[in-house]
Amino acid sequence: MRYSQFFIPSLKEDPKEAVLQSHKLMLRAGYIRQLSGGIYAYLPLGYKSLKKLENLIREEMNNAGAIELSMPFVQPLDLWKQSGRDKDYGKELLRFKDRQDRDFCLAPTYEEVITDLAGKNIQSYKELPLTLYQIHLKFRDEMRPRYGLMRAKEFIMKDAYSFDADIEGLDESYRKMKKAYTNIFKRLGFDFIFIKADSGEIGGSYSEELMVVSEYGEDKIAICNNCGYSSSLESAVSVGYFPEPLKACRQPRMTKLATPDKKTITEVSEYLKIGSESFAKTIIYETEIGFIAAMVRGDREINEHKLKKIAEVKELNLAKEQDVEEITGAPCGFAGPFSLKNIKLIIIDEEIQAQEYWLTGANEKDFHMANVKPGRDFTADIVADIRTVKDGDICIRCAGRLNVRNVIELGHIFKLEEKYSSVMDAGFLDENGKKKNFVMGCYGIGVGRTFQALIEIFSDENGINLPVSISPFTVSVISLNPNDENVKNIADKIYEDLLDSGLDVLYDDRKLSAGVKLKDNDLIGIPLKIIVGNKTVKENKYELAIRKSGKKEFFDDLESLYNRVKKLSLVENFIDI
RNA sequence: CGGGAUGUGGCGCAGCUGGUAGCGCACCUGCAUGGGGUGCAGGGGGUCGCACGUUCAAAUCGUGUCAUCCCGACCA
Repeated sequence: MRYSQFFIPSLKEDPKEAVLQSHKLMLRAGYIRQLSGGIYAYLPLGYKSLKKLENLIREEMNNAGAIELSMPFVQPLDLWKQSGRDKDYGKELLRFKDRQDRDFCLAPTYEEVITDLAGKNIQSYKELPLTLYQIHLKFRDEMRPRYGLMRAKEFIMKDAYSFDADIEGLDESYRKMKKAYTNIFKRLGFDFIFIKADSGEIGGSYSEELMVVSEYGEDKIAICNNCGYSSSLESAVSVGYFPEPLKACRQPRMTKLATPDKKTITEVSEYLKIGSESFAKTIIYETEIGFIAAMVRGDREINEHKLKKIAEVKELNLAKEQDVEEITGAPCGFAGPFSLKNIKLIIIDEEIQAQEYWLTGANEKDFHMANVKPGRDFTADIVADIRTVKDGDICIRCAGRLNVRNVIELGHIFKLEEKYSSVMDAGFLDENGKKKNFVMGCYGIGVGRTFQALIEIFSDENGINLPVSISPFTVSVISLNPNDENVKNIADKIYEDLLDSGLDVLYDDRKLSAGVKLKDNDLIGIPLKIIVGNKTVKENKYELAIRKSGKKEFFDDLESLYNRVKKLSLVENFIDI
């Protein structure tokens, strides 16, 4: 492809709407353009690269025995009423009517359609097991699309669905898919980890999320540096630890301390010169059963996920400032666990119960209370683990240290069992001629998100830097002096030869200054550059520049140049370069 | 949906104590140049997001609205 005839609208400056490096680069390199919030066009260069990613995924899915199909993006709402998920999905499900006034929606996912399809077209156990997959659009009307393709409303996903006759079959299908995922993400060069997860909206008995550590990830996990224990931060547990209570605090009754205008734990801690782990913070929440109070140590955060479960509530929101004032008798920042009005439950963390004397708010403006003792000065209704694991906590399994890391969820695999097949009455006849429901699994990869995550990882200050397996082109031939007859002839020949040998080659034949072309080729993520200029003619040496290492190699003849390029074009990620 | 910010040529921005719009880049023409966003000369392009209002006069002030982005509650 000649650059001059292709369409690569690159940008010199960072677009202001992007904050992630990968998002900025995709816009600057002319990979994507936003049409509306969370809705993107894939421009030729980005599309080309995206297709390579899809094909890599496709290869591994096919290897695992999955069969590709394509399902409708527009779906009748009736199907969603059958499964009951039209309600569960709420506003994320974009609904509309056709001209006959029938209800439709844009597919946020495909369990309903595939279950319906399988139910109507599979009769016998002899046709099982079967795993079907597709790679295409989904639409979720996200409340807050952001970070480019990371959280878009319209996005590309690979989803696979397995159908088995029994649980053992499902386990085997699941294992195969997990293996395929492992292959895919290894080939892409990701450092990833599977985490057990809540199944959420999709439901089912067991599920794992495929996570990639990234500073920009929206989720957090805790990983043990010793035994490999890993968990989403929501459900991670750690061993509590209990610093010796301050001697000054071992008093027979509570003591009021003046803390003028010091509201936050940090402020009070600095003012009193006492570490935040000696504080217990009292947080008031509003729930459907009324107000509740929760306490964790001052240097900890409450885990609202755990708290919800313990309190057996669905709604859990921080109480409004004026409610806090009514309940505690003081403005926010001075709450303590005693003499609270209108509180249905007091739930305290194990760490609070395990130690004797705490510093808390005094329920009075500008005062805190020392020597607050659980059981004496207040009584908890429930003592439980409601704290969020933090970096450096002790592993519950092995006494190693837990690291808290940001991660991006790129894949999610589920054992659905009969969740959909039973409600949608989708099944087959077994060996005894008896009707049974399919035992199903479902397996997703956020393709767009994976694509952007790759760019997040494979980029530097000069731009995108993708491995050959997914870069839009394998190699570019850059003619630095396109007006020079000799240079032009050599560049033309190299381009034609490489094209003939089946390589995906971009020929930068534009009549622009050398700097612009070199910068552009770096920006748009071409891993190999063959640079042809006056020097090539003069010195009679051919130059190959490797984007990743920045190294330059020189060749005396075209044949050895071509061989080197061909060899490098087979290196899937950059490990060997 | 709550809180915050921003909307001015294609992109990034200035102008915002009201007086009829400017800079850099990009673009077009010509000449030179051509090994890391090259130089000189000339040129085109904007009803200042939209609506209503205040005013002799609005990019500038007020109200409303829409869009985009950030922070929070959901998810691949």
